[in-house]
Amino acid sequence: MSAPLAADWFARPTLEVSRDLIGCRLVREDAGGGRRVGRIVETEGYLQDDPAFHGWNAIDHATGLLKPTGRGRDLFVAPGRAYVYKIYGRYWLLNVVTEPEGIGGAVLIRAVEPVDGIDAMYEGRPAARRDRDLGSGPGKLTQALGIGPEMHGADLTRPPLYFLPPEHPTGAIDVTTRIGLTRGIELDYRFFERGNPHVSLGVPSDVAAARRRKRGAPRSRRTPR
DNA sequence: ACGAGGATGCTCT
DNA sequence: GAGCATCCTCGTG
Repeated sequence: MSAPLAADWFARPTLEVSRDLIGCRLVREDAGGGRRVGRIVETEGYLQDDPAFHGWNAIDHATGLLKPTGRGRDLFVAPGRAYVYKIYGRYWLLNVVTEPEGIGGAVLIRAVEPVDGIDAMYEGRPAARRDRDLGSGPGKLTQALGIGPEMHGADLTRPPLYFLPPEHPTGAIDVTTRIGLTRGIELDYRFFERGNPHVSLGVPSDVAAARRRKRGAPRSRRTPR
């Protein structure tokens, strides 16, 4: 049996970690001895020099120094910690912090393939009708694995939440722009296992923007930079 | 199958 | 007050 991925493993360039996490397993241990395991099939990298990065606003870009307040500071902590973020007032998203302490970076876990503890995953996700509804999106997998705000800041190199290296060979990995963004939409920072049915159904942001323009729908007034 | 629109509440301006 | 690293439901084909 393998050991959990250690802090050194996460203290690498964010895009390397993002790619290498594909095929790894995310393990959630419950107090009652239960175990839920998802095989990671989709990730996105968020870098310090990246307008979509939540830590972007934590940096004073005139001086390069970290501001004393704000949620984004939690993306500059030691590698292997959790950054858990609430989106649209409803869903929790799991990131693992990357790069050496003091440098910003994180990987968003966007989709997992259910491997073990599937019954418990359904309990967390009443809306799921079939297995592919359990982990095929960043807000879905946190429900399925019981990940919420109490995990923010947790050390993800040990129980109750940690990563294990791949158990089987990983398929081909494709790279695209990220999903659901209005800034940094041109950056190819999304990784997923080709052909895996548990990859999320989201549309890469540059494709979505092109569709909106074609339809003549109102464009975002925000200037990407 | 696919697309449109609503839910919903916190963070930052 | 705007914007958001999303998901679900309900139309239509």
